Amino acid sequence: MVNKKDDNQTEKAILEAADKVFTQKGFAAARMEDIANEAGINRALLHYYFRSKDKMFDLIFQQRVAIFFSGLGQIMQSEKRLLEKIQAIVEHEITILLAHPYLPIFVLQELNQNPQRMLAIAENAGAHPSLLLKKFSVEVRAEIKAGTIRETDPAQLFMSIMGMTIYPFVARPVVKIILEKDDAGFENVMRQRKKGITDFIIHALKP
Amino acid sequence: MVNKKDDNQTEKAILEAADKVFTQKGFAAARMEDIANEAGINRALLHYYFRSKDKMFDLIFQQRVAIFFSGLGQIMQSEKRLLEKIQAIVEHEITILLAHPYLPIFVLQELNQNPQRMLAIAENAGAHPSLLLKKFSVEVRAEIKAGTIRETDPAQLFMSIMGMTIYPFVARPVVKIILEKDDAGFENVMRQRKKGITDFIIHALKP
DNA sequence: GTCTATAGGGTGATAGAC
DNA sequence: GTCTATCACCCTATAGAC
Repeated sequence: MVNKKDDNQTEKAILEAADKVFTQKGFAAARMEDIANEAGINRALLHYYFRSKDKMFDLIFQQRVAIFFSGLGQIMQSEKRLLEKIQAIVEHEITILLAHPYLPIFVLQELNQNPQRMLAIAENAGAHPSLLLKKFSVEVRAEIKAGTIRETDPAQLFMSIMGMTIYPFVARPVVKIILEKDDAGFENVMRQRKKGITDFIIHALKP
Repeated sequence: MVNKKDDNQTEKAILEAADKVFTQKGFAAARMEDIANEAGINRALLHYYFRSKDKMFDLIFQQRVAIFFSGLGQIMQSEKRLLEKIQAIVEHEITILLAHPYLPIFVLQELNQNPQRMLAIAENAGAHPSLLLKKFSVEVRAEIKAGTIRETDPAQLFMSIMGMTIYPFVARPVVKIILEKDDAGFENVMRQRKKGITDFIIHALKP
């Protein structure tokens, strides 16, 4: 009520700063001072707002995971036909990843170091992650039966889609050097890739 | 000459321990004490052998990157026909990754945080990494011209191969939960995947 | 709410005995 | 070569003034 500054504004600045620092450096390498500097405030204030580094990290991490998985879940459960669904997944993921370059490496690194976190997140989401594949698998098998695509293991297909889409972002520094691109060039290649991947998969599935 | 222990043996134990700890936790989260415990020796001895944490890390990291890229380079430059080359790449990578589960996420994470390291490695390797794709691109274009495969961008194809092959290992904790597998089950799926990916690509490239 | 100062604990590195 | 002890620094977290 009688704050010197709108506290919401400070809190938002901190969250943005924490996001940036944690995402780029990971939990262990991130310093509270980095975050404070990035937010343009004092270290002590971070603790005033979020109590501890751990609590702050958990918050950010949950948010990031949500971005990483949220849209995907919706598309997977949607009523699109298989090939359109695949196209939607690819386009959605690449769009997200272009906007959040460090997102996948950050999430995957922390999950690898702390796999049980994945279970916690799964429970938070309300549904078991294995459901993600259930509907998709049924659809794949239906298309196979109908003869519109060739015999394919749904799980293997799903991994391929994700790998083709996400991996270049995870391996971004390597890709940039091998393809001799700067950031702008890299992003261009990824935009082209939206259509490229979809075509590739459609041909691979053709009976 | 008058050592209490064969120093080679201790050095080896330290390197193995350092490898394990750095690879699992990353540089920032790794503690010298973790490595000492893992090697069954004292912290001070680490410094006696390798002077500093940084030097030790650099050593391990170089080795790991070599494993990650070495065989790949040879296959890429070999005289196999395109489709056999692709098959060889997939099988080689998956074999390596089954033996070194944490390898890709470790290397890619550290490279993301320190992209200039990639340039240093490139120079060390003697050849510019962009050469990796040169021969491959020529071969792809030749096959297209010969009509044996359909119009395809070589760089995009290469990223797809790498993504399909490496990504599941990077996302291992996620994959395990979505597919409801334990470690043994995951590894089985990956072994099947060797053939699965190759088939997938062959069909995708069919004119 | 925001700052300065500082407590309290951990970590990399070195000195020195054996 | 290997150990124990210790230094010097860094980092999270809190106390207390404003």
